[in-house]
Amino acid sequence: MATIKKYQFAVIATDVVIFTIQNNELKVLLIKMKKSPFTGRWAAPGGLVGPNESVDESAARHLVEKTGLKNVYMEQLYTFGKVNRDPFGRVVSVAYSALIPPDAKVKIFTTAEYQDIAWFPARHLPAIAYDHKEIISYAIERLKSKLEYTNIVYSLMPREFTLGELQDVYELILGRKLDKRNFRRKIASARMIRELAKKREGEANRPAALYIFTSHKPQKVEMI
Amino acid sequence: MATIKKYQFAVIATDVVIFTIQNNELKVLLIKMKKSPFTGRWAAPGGLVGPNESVDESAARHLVEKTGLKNVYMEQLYTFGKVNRDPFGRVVSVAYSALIPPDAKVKIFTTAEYQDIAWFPARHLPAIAYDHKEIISYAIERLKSKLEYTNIVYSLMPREFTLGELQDVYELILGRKLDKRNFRRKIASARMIRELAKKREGEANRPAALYIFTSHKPQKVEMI
DNA sequence: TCAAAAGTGTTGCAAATACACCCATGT
DNA sequence: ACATGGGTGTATTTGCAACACTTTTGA
Repeated sequence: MATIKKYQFAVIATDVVIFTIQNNELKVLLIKMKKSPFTGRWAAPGGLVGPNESVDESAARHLVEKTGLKNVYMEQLYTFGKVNRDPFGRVVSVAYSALIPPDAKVKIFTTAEYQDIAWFPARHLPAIAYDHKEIISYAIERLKSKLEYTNIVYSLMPREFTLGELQDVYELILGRKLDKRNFRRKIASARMIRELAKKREGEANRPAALYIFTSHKPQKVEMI
Repeated sequence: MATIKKYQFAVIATDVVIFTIQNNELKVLLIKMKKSPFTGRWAAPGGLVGPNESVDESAARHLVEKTGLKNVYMEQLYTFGKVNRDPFGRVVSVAYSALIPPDAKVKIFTTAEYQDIAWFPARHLPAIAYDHKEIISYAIERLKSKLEYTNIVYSLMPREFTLGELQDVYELILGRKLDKRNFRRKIASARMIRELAKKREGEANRPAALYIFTSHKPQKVEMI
């Protein structure tokens, strides 16, 4: 990495803030660093953009390398370019966020470069390397606002879900309670989900109708 | 510029889409290129990020070099990173937009690197170099949406202005007519402007009250 | 006196909010 | 039988959109 120092200009990296829902919590995937001065601190997965890949492709590659997943929702967030944000060289980072459904079969991979990789609650982060705390906060804010006017929740839900589960996801990300009847009316008028002929059985309460999303393409829709 | 090719990784540039209002039109500042293959085409001002400046500082520097202006509204838009977007090398561009009030004393500077520099109507652009057509379109869209929920119009208005002039700016950027009474009610409830004790005289009609913005800091406010 | 922009309220409709009870199941 | 989340409708308030005439000036 010291090699970067000799470049005349800044070089580009991508960092990907990867979200999922686990145990009714918003989680972020982080890797544990070996290199000083960040030994033992955690960072969002990322790395330099290669000469033959676009910035988008670079972010997608980092996602695949750490999770094995392709074709998940990914979005460019913001570019972080302070001079001393990376002690290893003059690196500008293009931040992305990715959303992973809880029923995806994720294999999280460690490499020789890192000590560990793990999911953390987005609101209770461990010690973070670089300026990644700022990047993760930015990603959470963007996620909150996009929930309201796009259909991207689809990428945080399992294939089949109940309205209660959908409302739970909204509430835990937005950080506030929603009225059940108003919520259902809004979701229905967005026309993004379809009721299935089956119900979730086996719980100690009335069985809930199961739904699926009718589209898995990101669109602007008034959801909440 | 051929020197860039030998770098192992992508390098960063910034490009700044500079807007102002002139003759009741939204204008963009463009420079005319000398270098093949874009000879005679026009591009947004920009250039590589130096080793000792942040990305934000680089964008501000390009603005000063072309207009002599500091302390104007500037905002990062998006980062464009396709592999072949720049024929001179592997360059990733962080796009910014800047808003300049019509009463600013702008001196537009050409350098030996360029043939010319000029303002163009944002909706009737000349032949554009690189992917800058896409960048300018993106900047216009962002400007449109930010007019609605922030106070940034202040950076496109002269120090003193009438409500009619303010409405004109909204209408020409949004591309639609607004109801005069509803517009004035909305602007009043945003509490961002103050009426002055003087009026604009000398026109062939009833004198209009002059207003100023009470704040010149960007904030989220429901304006329209 | 005419042309041109300034200035000013009200009404109707749609959307958002607030709110409480019965239902179906597992234990 | 009881605990748990599922499911449903209405009334009120609020915000948004539509709409026309009088005023003041310069030419």
